[in-house]
Amino acid sequence: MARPREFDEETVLDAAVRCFWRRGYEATSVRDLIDTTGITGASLYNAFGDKRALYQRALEHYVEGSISARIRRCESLPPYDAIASFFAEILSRSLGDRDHKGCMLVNAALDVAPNDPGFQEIVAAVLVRVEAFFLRSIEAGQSNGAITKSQSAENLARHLLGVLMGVRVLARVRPERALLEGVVETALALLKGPSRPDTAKP
Amino acid sequence: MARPREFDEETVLDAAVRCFWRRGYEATSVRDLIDTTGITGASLYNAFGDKRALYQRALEHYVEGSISARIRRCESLPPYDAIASFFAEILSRSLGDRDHKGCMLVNAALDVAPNDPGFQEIVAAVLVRVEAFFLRSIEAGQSNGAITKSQSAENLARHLLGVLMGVRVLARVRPERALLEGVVETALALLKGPSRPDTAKP
DNA sequence: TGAGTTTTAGTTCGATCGTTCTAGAATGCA
DNA sequence: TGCATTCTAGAACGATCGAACTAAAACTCA
Repeated sequence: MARPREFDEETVLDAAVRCFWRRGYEATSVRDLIDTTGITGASLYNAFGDKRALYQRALEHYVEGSISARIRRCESLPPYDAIASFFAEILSRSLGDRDHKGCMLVNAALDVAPNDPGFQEIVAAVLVRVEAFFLRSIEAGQSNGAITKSQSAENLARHLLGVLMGVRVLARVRPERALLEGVVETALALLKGPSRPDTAKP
Repeated sequence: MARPREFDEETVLDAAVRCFWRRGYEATSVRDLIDTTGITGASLYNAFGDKRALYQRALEHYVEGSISARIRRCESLPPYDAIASFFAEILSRSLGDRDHKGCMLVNAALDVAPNDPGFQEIVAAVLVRVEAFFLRSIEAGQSNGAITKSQSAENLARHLLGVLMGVRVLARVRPERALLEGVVETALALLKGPSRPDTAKP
């Protein structure tokens, strides 16, 4: 029909994620986005609507490529390993995050969600999905004995979600390996339940 | 010497806290502050320096009146009760927080701290103090048998700090009683250790 | 090839940002 | 009472914000 766009939408979204992730919504200007993505203002508004809409697309792009992908990766493992592997990835990401950007979703939870019901719902929905992944893994683990039954699966899943949020926040302010590992280690030990003789080395 | 100021510094700081707490640093304009505090722009700049300095004063004011005060309140209780009471206050605050402002310090951790080394240090230092409170309580509890020794006191303290951050984040996006209580309940049960017969009701 | 469409690049807009300045009112001390 | 000082109120500053507009370039399809 007409002239094809010269930019790749995926590439632009990647750049937008980088922008918003590092600086947050308010602190990122449209001019920042124009410089980083390489497309012009007109193209940006034409292709995505406005700044808010671009942020939403970027956030969804991030969630799909980072969180959903992680759940898919871990879901195929045995129940306890799925959770342990999930947190191992989080720790590795957090400790290797040189500029301490944290998790874009958690950032969004405190940045845009409180002032925008639409974003609040989006963020909440993702957290529900993460909690559901924990719950599935825990229920499976409780069935095969890998995870303690001393707490309800629902509460354990809620707890893990809380711990996950906590690690993501701490990593931004106190990115110390001992601190983050300590938080997670304790949570994983809790899942195993009261230490059983067969888990201790001779 | 000269004309005394007509405003009360404490009152202005309270109003500034209210402003920054609800909207964050970037989203709060100096005009917002002028309207809410009731003082004029000139008075604001004369008395506090600039927006950043006022935010710092407001944050310190908040920490002193909210976090430090809570630690003092709980510290006088028996070890386990100190922690349980601490989290009970957090839950009560979070669930009664109609506009979901969360904790101003946690907000600061993701809002101003990442882009300002000075603020990062301030926030980190407060978190160290909270962790130290947890550690003191846990060590005391481990000594008198109220708290499990199945995990090191250091890791348990780190874990509680993580859980605290997590609750504060979740409360802003999913302020559901069952969720927040589930997160905390599990953490407190963990402190008690493997369920002992004397803690179960007949 | 030429009409039609959508891209591009850059300018421009009004609003608002944090900050400063100008006046004048109010106070304490000599 | 009068001078020095510090307050108040509000206008004004340049800079930057998100967004829209203009015009030329690039492409498709008939």
